[in-house]
Amino acid sequence: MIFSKACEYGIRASVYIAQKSVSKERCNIKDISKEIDSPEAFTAKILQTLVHAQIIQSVKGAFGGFEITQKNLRKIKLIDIAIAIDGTLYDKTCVLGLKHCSENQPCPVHNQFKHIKKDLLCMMQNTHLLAMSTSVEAGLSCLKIA
Amino acid sequence: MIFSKACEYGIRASVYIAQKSVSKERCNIKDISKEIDSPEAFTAKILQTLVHAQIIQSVKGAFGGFEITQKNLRKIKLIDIAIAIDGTLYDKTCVLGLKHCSENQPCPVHNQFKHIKKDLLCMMQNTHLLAMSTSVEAGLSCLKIA
DNA sequence: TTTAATTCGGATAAAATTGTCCTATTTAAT
DNA sequence: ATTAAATAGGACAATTTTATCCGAATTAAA
Repeated sequence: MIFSKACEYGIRASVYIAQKSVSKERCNIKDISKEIDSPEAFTAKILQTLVHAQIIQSVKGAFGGFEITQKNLRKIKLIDIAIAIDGTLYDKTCVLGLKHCSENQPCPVHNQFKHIKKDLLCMMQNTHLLAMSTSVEAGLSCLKIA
Repeated sequence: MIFSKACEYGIRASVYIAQKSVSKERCNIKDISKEIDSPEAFTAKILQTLVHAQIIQSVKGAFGGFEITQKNLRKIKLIDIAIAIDGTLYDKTCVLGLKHCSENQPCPVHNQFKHIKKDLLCMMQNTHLLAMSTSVEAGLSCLKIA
């Protein structure tokens, strides 16, 4: 698995909130977890993490909820969400778990994975939150089984 | 993380056993866990899995241990070990956790990950156990911190 | 000012993964 | 036969991840 379950939910939730934020709509945790088919309380915890990471914003109280600023809609990339939730990326760590795997002291698959990791990082840096939400809005992709 | 901890140990152990098997040496779990720096009892469990999957062979009793047949030394690829331990691969599952993600009903990152997954699968199918062990034997890579 | 809708966050529980321990079984050597 | 060295495998423990529950705090509307 590339992402933890928490990260999967976090990405799907972010895309959903982004989709609503494009049309200035705010959404609450109940809607979010229903629309992305995720456990409500657990998803709420993950959203807290994303709020702390300043990726999404929360508004407390009645008629509150979650939203994403117009600035962040353009700024946030897939990699930002992944790092906020899962922390250090596969990119940085040895796939065989060696503490000091490097160019100088590589594990037996270091070179094979080097290129894959680079492509993965590059792709995640170039996958925009707004683009993901637009694709869902256009019906080209989805966030749960239809 | 790409591989589970169990899989990391399993791959490192396989490479070590392969290295010894090239010169017809058999090795026991104590040596293996020392040489790859892994928890002994846990590694023993993982080796059982690899024995059942017919990737490595075990010989019981005094002067027994683990070895890899000359045939398997040539036949086994990284992907075989990964599938034996971790089961279904990232390759087959949706990175955002959707049950029915496909070309017809893709998640918002399906197309981006499609290429990465293909490259990853291809690489793992072409990474030979023998090549990994040869690289360690030649001092070009290692299985634990030196 | 009261109420209802909401997030926040601490405590806890459940499940999965990682790791340990111990006994049984096997086998070669003495 | 006995012994020592090894894997096999069941039971269990620790840790991490996933998930739930509930009361406190916040806020807009009535």
